[in-house]
Amino acid sequence: MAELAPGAFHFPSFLDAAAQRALAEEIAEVIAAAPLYVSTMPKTGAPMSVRMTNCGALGWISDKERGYRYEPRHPKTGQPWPSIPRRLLDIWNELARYPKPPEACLVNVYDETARMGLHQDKDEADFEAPILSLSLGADCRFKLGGTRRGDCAKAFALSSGDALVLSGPARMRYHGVDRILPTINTPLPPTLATLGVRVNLTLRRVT
DNA sequence: TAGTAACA
DNA sequence: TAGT
Repeated sequence: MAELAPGAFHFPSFLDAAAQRALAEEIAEVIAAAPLYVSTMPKTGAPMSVRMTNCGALGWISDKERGYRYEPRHPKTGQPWPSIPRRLLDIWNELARYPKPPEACLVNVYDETARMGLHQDKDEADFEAPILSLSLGADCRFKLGGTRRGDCAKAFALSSGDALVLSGPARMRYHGVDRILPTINTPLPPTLATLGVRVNLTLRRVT
């Protein structure tokens, strides 16, 4: 475990190969029930390059008309989100050390060209609870900035099986994905490999 | 290529 | 401004 900044913890290879594979299969089931969709930017409607879905009581979505928000139902199917797999709740209990369970698990699927601009997670009502992120598949160049957009950002790789926790003073740090790295050390299982090369799971407390 | 600005 |  490395503390990148006060409250920001990187756990390289937190999940072993078997745990990664088992988690990936569960995420494939989530996607089967709640198909991937593309969120669009508030006001402009510009599409994000990442495709996403959610599990949990609430899911993060965005569209041109109503912007960033959490919703209890899938924007296309109108169905409630699938529940969060127990395996993920166990990881939350181990790493987040927060008394309440996560309400949202955002599933972001990246292809080779997908990126995620520097942003803060600030659509939640609860900024006390940590953000827990898990990576599967291709490595990415991840950037962790400060709490102001202009603060200098440190770049490092996130690999399959890595966990990242943003808690306490690091909870509101800007972060994003510069690019997907070309060499894939740990490919996603076939069911997910048809959809992209990297999957990121972000567990959050919302209310 | 990191950082900024302008834009819609 | 989780976009270009």
